[in-house]
Amino acid sequence: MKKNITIKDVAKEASVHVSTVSRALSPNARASLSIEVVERVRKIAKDMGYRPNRIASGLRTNKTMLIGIIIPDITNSLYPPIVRGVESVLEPEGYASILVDTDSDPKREEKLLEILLERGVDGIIDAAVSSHDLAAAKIADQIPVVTANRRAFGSGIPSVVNDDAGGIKAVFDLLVKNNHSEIGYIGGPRDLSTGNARNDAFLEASKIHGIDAKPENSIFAVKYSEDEGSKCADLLLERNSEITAILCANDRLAIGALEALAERGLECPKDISVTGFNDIPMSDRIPPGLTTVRVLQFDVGRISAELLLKKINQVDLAVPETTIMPVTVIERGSVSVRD
Amino acid sequence: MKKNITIKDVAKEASVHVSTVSRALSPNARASLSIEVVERVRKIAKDMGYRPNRIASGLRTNKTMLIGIIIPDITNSLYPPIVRGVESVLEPEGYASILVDTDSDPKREEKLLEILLERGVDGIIDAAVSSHDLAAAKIADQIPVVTANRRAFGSGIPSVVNDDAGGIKAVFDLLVKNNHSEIGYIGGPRDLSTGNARNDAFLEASKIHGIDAKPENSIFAVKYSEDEGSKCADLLLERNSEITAILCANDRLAIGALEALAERGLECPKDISVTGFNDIPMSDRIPPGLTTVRVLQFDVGRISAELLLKKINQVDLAVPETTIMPVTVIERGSVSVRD
DNA sequence: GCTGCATTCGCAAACGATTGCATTGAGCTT
DNA sequence: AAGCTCAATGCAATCGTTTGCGAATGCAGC
Repeated sequence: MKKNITIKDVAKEASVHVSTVSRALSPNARASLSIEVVERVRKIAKDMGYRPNRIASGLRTNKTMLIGIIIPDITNSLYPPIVRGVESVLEPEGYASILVDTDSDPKREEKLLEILLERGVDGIIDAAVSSHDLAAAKIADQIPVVTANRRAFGSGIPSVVNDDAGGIKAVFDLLVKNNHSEIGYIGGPRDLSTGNARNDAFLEASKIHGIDAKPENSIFAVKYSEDEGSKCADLLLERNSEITAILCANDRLAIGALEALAERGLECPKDISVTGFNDIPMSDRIPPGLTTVRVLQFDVGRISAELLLKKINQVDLAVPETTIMPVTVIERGSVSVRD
Repeated sequence: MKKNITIKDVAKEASVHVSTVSRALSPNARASLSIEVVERVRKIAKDMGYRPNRIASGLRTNKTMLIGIIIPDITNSLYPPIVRGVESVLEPEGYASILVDTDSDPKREEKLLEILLERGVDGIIDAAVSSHDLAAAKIADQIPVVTANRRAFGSGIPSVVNDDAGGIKAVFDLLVKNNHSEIGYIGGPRDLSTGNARNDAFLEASKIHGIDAKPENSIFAVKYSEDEGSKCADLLLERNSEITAILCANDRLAIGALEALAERGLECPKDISVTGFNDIPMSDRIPPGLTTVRVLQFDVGRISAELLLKKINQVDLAVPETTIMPVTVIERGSVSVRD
């Protein structure tokens, strides 16, 4: 493994000072050097296979051109698109990203934030915040932070989220339009802003449609998983067998609910309609095709990154505290019209 | 945004030299310092909220404690488990990882390798190599590299892969056991080691069972996608309508094939059986349940990382050039017994 | 009481790049 | 021709840590 070529080697070869090489290699070289020197140095550097050392540069400039991305779990198909969206704006700007998973453990999130700081990231995209996240709030006055997909209430951290409320209301509307009135609800975790927002929206939608949101028709999952969805659906049906539709705060809950229905010998959508949220991959291929709310995760990532860049480049620039991305209802087979 | 506390600040506070602080904070401090000083300095550092600057440390030691992970696309559910496997061994050792996506573009892979080198990663896990990857081979004699899931033939780069051949043979056996003899094959891309290995294995399995592997019964996808799977399945059935089973080199191809069958009014498994490879998430939930080969992607990542660590710590240590992970056939509904 | 050795710590030079300031020399003004 | 400006380049400090080397101290052995 051979030694790397440094700016010093190039300087010697070109018979100029290292500072001249440094300037010649910087993008705005012509501001201070003669065109001949710039071109000569650049050619020599290239021929020698010079590769800038970002570490050294980062130490001096206090900019690592690294950003941290914090997500709950990359194996959850909800997050990879966010990551790609972030990369789509950051990579062209010369940034690379350190990706870490919290496994939805606040303690881990705190530790990982610390690790990212040690590594001198220039900013952080946090898609794993809890609804009242102290750790993230504390970090946010040390370096630029933007939350994606979720928000941390009261933290002042800019967030880019989906229109959770709008999505829930839209599927609720759809169910009502199809003559459902006894609607069960499987809500999301209360310590997540998505859970919060969707749960509130369900209540509000009920009110708007003049439907009494009976307490026994709502149940809240402790996490977004298929298992939880099954359990909650079972409970819901035990409490009230008149339910004709189950509105779920998330696709995974919905898929679990679908499973629970099948085990009870109930058919979807003939006996009971089901809706989800997110439109995760394969939700179209799982019979009878999940009616759900499509979110623009790639764009959530993209816009988070754009905001972060702005904050990095101008620390005291005011950026929108909340950016809400539009959602669309995707109608598939899991909702039937009730007669 | 307040200034960071450095080793120098701690030194002043503790009235010792910076080198003493540095030593006191290193894990094997007691080798050179008195226990009293070590403890005093550590306490002061902690109280002051000292956070080591990994950048500076990296510059001096020429170790960034960063590793690069290269994958084709994080939104492809095959790769996140690899990433988690890698992290599971690297994070406890103090490493963080830079994740990049090639989008299966060799040019991008080459560029990304370069970027990782600039950033001084201590090693690279490459899960995006092509079967004859020149760029990766070139990088591999500059820093430690291990390929995961795929291999780069003739490169000498250690690889951790699944038992592609064994998996294909096992599903072939299963089909034969169920009395299938007219077996169609949708192969993987030839520029990928997985495609290569699986395609060869199909031929060999045919031979073993004394089945004539008719050329018209095999077709090779140019990439692993549902669309390709559909197209290939259509072609296969047009060429030979006697086919009773389609063995696919990958789950996504299989899912595409399933779709093509449905469009032709053919039922799986009643009319035609289908098998996949990888056991991706949801492959159990897509009717009729995909019979496939389960691979241990998490462990592929884990072992790749372990190998990489060994190479990083002892550059001239001999490590196995090829590590093959076991696979298991998962029988679900997509294969029927032929009578 | 002197030598020798070990322990504990400080000194200062790195690592590779960036950047404010000093220096040089050429061209221009008066 | 002296003085000036300005462009082009060199000089050296700096970022925060690590580490080889040497200095100082204490203690045991003779």
